[in-house]
Amino acid sequence: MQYERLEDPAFSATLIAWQRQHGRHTLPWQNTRDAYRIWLSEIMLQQTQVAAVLGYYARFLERFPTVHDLAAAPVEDVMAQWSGLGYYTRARNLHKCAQRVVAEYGGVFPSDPVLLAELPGIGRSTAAAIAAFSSGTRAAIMDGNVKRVFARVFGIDTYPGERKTEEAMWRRAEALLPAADIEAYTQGLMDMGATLCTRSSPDCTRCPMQPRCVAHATDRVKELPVRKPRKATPEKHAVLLVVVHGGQVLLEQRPAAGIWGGLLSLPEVAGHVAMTEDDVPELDDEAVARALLPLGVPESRERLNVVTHVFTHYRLQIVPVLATLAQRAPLAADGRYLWLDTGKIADAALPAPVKKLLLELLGTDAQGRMF
DNA sequence: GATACGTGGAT
DNA sequence: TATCCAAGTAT
Repeated sequence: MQYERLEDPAFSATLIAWQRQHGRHTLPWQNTRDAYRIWLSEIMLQQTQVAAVLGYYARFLERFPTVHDLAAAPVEDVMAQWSGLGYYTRARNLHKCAQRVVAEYGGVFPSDPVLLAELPGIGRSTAAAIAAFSSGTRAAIMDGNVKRVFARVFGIDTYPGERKTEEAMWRRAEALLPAADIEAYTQGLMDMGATLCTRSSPDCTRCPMQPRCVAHATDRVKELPVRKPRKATPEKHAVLLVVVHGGQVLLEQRPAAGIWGGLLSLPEVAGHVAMTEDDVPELDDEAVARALLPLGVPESRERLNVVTHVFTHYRLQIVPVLATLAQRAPLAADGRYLWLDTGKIADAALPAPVKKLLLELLGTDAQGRMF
């Protein structure tokens, strides 16, 4: 193991000065020490860009102004507010975390990052960010921005996903922490990565780190950080039932584990989806009939156009089947199913592609007319 | 350590 | 159109 000199006071001093003059200062979760608001923003921003979060953040705070409001709310309401933002485990952990902060800390978030990291949904980096912004605690973050900036400035040309590389980056992040002004420093790392040292076409001419940047000096800015080796994304298929009756649509609660965990969705026809020679999903009429049987007396059914939804790790082909009922059967007692007024689709805890499909199919405007 | 987990924007 | 990946965490 080679001994490296990781400390470098000029790095933080440069970054802090740049942040004060050129960084972001008016984001809705800035200019406060309210740990609840900071925590909420940090969870929403995990693997999610600022622009996608802004609207959700405002609506969420309006619905749940304090950690007590959030802790006391039904988890279904939390999921509905989160609908469309993705990574839904975050929403369930957010709710659990609020309940623990109320129960264990009287509604006051701890300032110690070690304690914060013991709470659900808060890892080492998020704990450090919350502690830094809410109480000025000296702690290091390690997100995509930091990894990209470090990889370029220090010329780290091994994949950041490797344990050794990540550990080295954490050591560097700890060593570079300033003695004071941790808020401006932490925000500066994020701002640099988000506005200057971006993935593609970084603005090196305005970068305060340019004189010290190894990637720039060696003309490797485009090569760093080293890309994740990615495999071809597999394809999956699902037949989803759009069962309508009397101005309502039938929804099914998804299990907590797996994709869209804890959300409402359309009932799925169990079993493998066969493919035609042209790679088009084929409908198994018998399986559809079997799935509809316990739901009521069928009136009509119609196969709708395939909807393709792309996830990070696979591609999902949805075959929607619109079915009308002449009469609906009583719902199973386990509470897994529910009938939703078609006018309430927009506010329901649905996955993005399902909500989009239903709004296009059954959505109504303010006058109650069908689109 | 590898994998699962969403969605939308950029290229 | 296809691919990458963004304020990561949990298992």
